[in-house]
Amino acid sequence: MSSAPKSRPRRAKPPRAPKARRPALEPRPKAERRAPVPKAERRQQISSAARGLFARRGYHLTTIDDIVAQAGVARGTFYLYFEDKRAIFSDLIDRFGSQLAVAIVRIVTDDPTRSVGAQIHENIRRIIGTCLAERAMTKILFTDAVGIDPLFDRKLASFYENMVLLLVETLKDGQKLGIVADGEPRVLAYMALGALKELLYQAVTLGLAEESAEVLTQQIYAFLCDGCLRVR
Amino acid sequence: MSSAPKSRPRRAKPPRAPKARRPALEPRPKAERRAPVPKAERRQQISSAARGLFARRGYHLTTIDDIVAQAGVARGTFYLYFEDKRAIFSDLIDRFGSQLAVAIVRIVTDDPTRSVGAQIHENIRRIIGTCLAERAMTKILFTDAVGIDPLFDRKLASFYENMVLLLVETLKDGQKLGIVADGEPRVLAYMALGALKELLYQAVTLGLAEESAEVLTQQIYAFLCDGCLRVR
DNA sequence: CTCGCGACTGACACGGCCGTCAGCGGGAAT
DNA sequence: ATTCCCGCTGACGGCCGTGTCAGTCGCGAG
Repeated sequence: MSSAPKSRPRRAKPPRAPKARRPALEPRPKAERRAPVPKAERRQQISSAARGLFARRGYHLTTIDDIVAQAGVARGTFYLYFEDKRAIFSDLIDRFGSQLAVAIVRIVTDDPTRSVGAQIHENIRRIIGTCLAERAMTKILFTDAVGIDPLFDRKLASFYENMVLLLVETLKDGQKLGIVADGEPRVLAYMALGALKELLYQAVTLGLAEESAEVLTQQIYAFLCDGCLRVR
Repeated sequence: MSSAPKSRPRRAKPPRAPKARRPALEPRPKAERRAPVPKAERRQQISSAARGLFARRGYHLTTIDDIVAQAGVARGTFYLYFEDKRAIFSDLIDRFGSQLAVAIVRIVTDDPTRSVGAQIHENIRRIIGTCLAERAMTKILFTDAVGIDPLFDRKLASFYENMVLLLVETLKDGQKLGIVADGEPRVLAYMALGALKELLYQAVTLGLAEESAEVLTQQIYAFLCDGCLRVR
C-alpha cells in the first residue's frame, strides 16, 4: 500500500506563551466550594469517573469535561492529578495490566502437588475472575486500548507480546513432554489467547454473572483439551 | 458503575449560516489544475488513500487533510465523493463485510459429495484467503471499527452477532448429530471465532506471506478438532 | 470562437476541546 | 483575630480539524 512519510507527533506540548489575562477587574462571582478531600481519594474519584465513561462511551468520545462533570470536580482539578486524558487512560490500563499479570503464574512440570492440568485450570480461573471483577477495565482494554497514539500502542503491543512469549515457551516445553499438540507454538498461542479474549469480552459485555466464572473456566479448559469438532 | 444521562449525539450537522465571504477581491493566485478523471476512479483513489491511512495510523489519528494529501486531491474534492470521514470509513467496512460474508457458506450435512469436515475446511480457507488478500481492511476491521460512534458500533455488533448466530445454529445441529462437542453452543462459537480472529489479526499484522494461508487453515482446523492440550 | 457545464480547488469561518492560571476561601498555624 | 497555605475553581485564549463555497479551469457543444 501507499506510504506517507509525514510523522505528526500529535502529542507535542508547546509551552504556550504566558499572557497577562483578566487583570483582576471583576471580583469573580463565587466559587462554589467543595469539602476538602484526601489527595488519594480525590484521585480515585476522578479515576473512577473516567473508567466508567471510557467503558461506556469509549476513549475518543469521552472528553475531559465529561470526566470532571461525572467526578463532580472542576476542570482545573483534573489537571492537578493527571497530565492529560492520555495519562489517566494509561494509568488505568497499567493498573489493570498489573492485576492481570499477577493472575498468571508460570507452569511448572515437576511439582508433584499440582498437576499441569490443575495449574492451567487455576490460571484460567484467576484470569476470568480478574476480568469479571473489573468489567469496565476489561471492556476498555479489549476495545479502546489500541489506536490512542503510536507510542501507547507500542507499549501495549509489547505487553501482549510478553504474554505470547511466555505462553510460547510454555507450549514448547509442553510439546517436548508430549502434553501439548504438535504445531507452530506461536500459532497455538494466538488461537488459545484469542479464544480466551473473545470469551472474556463477551462475558463482560453481555453482563454475565460472576457465578458463571467456573462454568466458563470449565468450557475453555475443555476446548483447549479437545477442541469442539468430532468429525469422523 | 455510575451513570451519565447526557447523550451528546456528536454527529449533528447544523446548517451553518450562509455568509457572504471574500467578495471577489483578489483574483485568486492560481488553481493548480489536475487531469480530469472518471468519477468512479477518483472515488476509488480517495478510498484507497483512506484505507491505507486508517490501517497505518488508525481512524482517529487520520484527518481529512491526511487523506486528501495522500490521494493527491484538494480538500473540497473529498466532500464531492463522501459526506465525511465516518462515511468513507463506513463504506470501506461495508464492502469488506460483504466480501467476508460471501466467503462464509452454510454447512449442509446431507451432501454426499462434500463432507462436513471438508466444508468447514473450505470456509476457513476462504476466510483466511479474503483477509490475507485485504490486509489493510482486516487490520482496520479488527482494531478501529469499534468506538467510532454509538450508531456505527451497533451496526457492527449486529453484523458480528449474525455471524455468531449462524455459527451457534450450525453448532447445535452438529451437537444433535454428535459431530460437535457438548457445551454451551454460544460459548463454543465465541471461542472458535476468537481463535480465528486473533490468528487472522496477527497474520495480517506480522505480514505473513499469502502462501502460509494453507498452513494456517490446517492449524486452526486441527485446533478445532482436538484442541492443543494432551494432559493425561 | 465562445459559451456553459461540471469537476475541482483551497482559503476561510466556525466550533469544540484543551490546558492554563488568577483568584477564592476554608482551615491550620501563629 | 489575623495570616498564610493550598486545594480547588472556571472563564479564557488558542489550536486544530471540519465543512463550505466562491471561484477557476478544461472541454465539448453550438
